[in-house]
Amino acid sequence: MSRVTIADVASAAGVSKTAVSFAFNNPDRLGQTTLERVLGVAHELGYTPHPAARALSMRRSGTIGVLIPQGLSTVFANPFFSELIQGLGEGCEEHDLTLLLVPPLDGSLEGAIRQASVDGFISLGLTPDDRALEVLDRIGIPTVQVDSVASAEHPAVNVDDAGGAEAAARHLLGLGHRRLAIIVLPPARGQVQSTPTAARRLAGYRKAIKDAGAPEPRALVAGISVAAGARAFETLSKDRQRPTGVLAMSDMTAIGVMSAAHSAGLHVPDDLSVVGFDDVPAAEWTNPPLTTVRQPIVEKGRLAARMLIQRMRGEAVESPAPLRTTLVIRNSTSEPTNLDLPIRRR
Amino acid sequence: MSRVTIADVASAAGVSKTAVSFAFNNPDRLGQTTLERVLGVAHELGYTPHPAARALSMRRSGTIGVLIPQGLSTVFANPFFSELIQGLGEGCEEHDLTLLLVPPLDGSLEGAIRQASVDGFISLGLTPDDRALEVLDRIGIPTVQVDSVASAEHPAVNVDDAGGAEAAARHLLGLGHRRLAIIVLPPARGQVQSTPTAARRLAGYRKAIKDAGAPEPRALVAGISVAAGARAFETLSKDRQRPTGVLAMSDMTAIGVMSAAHSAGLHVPDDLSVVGFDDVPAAEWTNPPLTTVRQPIVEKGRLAARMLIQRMRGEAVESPAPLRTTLVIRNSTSEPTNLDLPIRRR
DNA sequence: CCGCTTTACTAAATCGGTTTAGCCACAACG
DNA sequence: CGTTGTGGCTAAACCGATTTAGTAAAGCGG
Repeated sequence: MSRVTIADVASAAGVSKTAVSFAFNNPDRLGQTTLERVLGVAHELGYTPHPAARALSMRRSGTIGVLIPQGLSTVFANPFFSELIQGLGEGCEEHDLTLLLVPPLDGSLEGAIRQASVDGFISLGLTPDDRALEVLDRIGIPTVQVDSVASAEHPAVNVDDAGGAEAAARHLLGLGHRRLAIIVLPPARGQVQSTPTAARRLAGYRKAIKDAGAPEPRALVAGISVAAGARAFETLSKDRQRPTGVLAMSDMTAIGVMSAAHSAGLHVPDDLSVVGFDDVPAAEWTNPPLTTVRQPIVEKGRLAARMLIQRMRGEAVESPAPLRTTLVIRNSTSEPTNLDLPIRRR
Repeated sequence: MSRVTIADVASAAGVSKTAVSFAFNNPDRLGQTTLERVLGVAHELGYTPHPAARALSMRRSGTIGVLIPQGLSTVFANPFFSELIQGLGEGCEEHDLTLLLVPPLDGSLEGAIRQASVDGFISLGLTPDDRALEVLDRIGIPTVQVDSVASAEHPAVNVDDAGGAEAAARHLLGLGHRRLAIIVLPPARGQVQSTPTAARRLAGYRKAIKDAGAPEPRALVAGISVAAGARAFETLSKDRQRPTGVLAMSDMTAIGVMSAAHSAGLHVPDDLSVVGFDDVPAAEWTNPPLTTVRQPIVEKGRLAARMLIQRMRGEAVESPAPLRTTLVIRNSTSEPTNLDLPIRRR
């Protein structure tokens, strides 16, 4: 009771394998009667071409891989990623491509890349010297990067991280804040170096702060999760001089900060202003609604997918200009007050 | 400059293809010196086995497919799905499997199933008579269902939808609500019949309402999104007698209801109680925090993945008992007040 | 009726691996 | 010395499709 192959259909219909293949992929090359007979027999037997055999023979698998920087459970805890997948999905579905999620295989993406039977890759947040990139072009699979550094061989789609970050910091400074803390995105698996995205955002924050002549901000690294954001708040609140404003590089982290601040008896934004980054949908419903930097995540994904598809067709593609980011002011930021309010547990 | 194949490595190292294959998959069968030479040459040439060829030959691709009921952009707008993927991912990563997302191909899952080169499928929310199931066992790919109806051939992992729904309704009734509205999940692609999940939850709500002797609830179908929830509220608010409590089958929809209610000048929970379903992470941070029915989504995914992996090994698996659901009471529900308050726009 | 083009189909090569069966040289054993 | 292993390697079959090159028959103009 094994699988029905093309040979089974061929012999059942009294024709060659070629004829069966033609019936599906090149029907014009068969006569009316034969075509119908073959198709009939195939249907009756429940024949389905073996995808791997097809992929081997046609040199295309009809799927594109998404190189994700960490385990699925880490990455999908951030709605940012869901939105990106939505965009990638839109691009793919236009061309009947499926999406393969490729997380690192015991810590290494290179191994995982080899395993994957795909026609192209979307990579996320890779530093330019990541060894995964070498493997990719050694194998010769077209790749489009997201949130990385564009290069001739590896086009990338990015957003204006620096500009967004600068606007966020300027907003806080403009409200009168001087003691700021920055919560930095963690570096990628096994790396020390921060991701290109984190570096650009940090530069943006710093520029605004320097321009305003405000004191050097406290910067600390925290994971992208509500829990990590809460821990970051705990650390900050132990400082001699608690910051009055927090610039978080991720909405999830910002939400964690707000939640921990709330538990500590602080009021956001009166006692602490918080601004996030990404503008995930949830940012709109939090209490208070989160001031954050919007980036067009879905569009970013869609664009990346389309670029990759072009590349897979052999067409050249150029990295587009960084997509616009905009500051969305909601209610988690205000003028600093109660500057020296001690933290009271309630 | 095409791909390096096993034959290239073989001739460069002066051995047979078999030897090269052994070097990677069966190193014991080669002598020390040969082994090292082959491995060395392979590395030098940057050899990587072709995944499709490997899959064809070994009859396994190392990936499992997730049969998703709608387009990626629809499905991933619901955090429920992200969480499920987290669970599936945990199960997969334990065995170095990757995850292929398989959305319907122009409306039909059957076509998409054939395309996919996978060793097993996880299906979501299929009705027992869905034609996709026929295709699946005709091809003979092991499948585990999620949120469906278990059968001998197609084991399923489910949660206690009815119990959770009943608890939700009882909660509202216990607070004194009598005029309830139910927001039902939409049926799957192209179907009229509601999904098994929706049917079970509806039954649970109805049972509680009937037991309490409360009047027949208003039931209306709405998509799983904040926007759809908001539209549902608009519809409800046009009724002669606005409901005092809303039972939504999805947190996203519930959030939409709350948000629209807020815009209409109603206070949740004083003017309208809302209870959701799923307990996605965002439910905790909404304003007010959402009362909802928690189901162990990540665990559900993890369990489904593990069951599938067992099945792929040829072991028999039984459908487990439905996973427990628990009512999580937060602040979106209270005793009904202001019963006849007109809706004022503000 | 001849030569030439179409039409309808097939045999065999190909994609790039894994695996089975077996060969050969050498050592151990009786 | 003959037999029997055994370690180390290879030739060839196989996985299941697509595709190239080609053949036989039919059609057709002259």
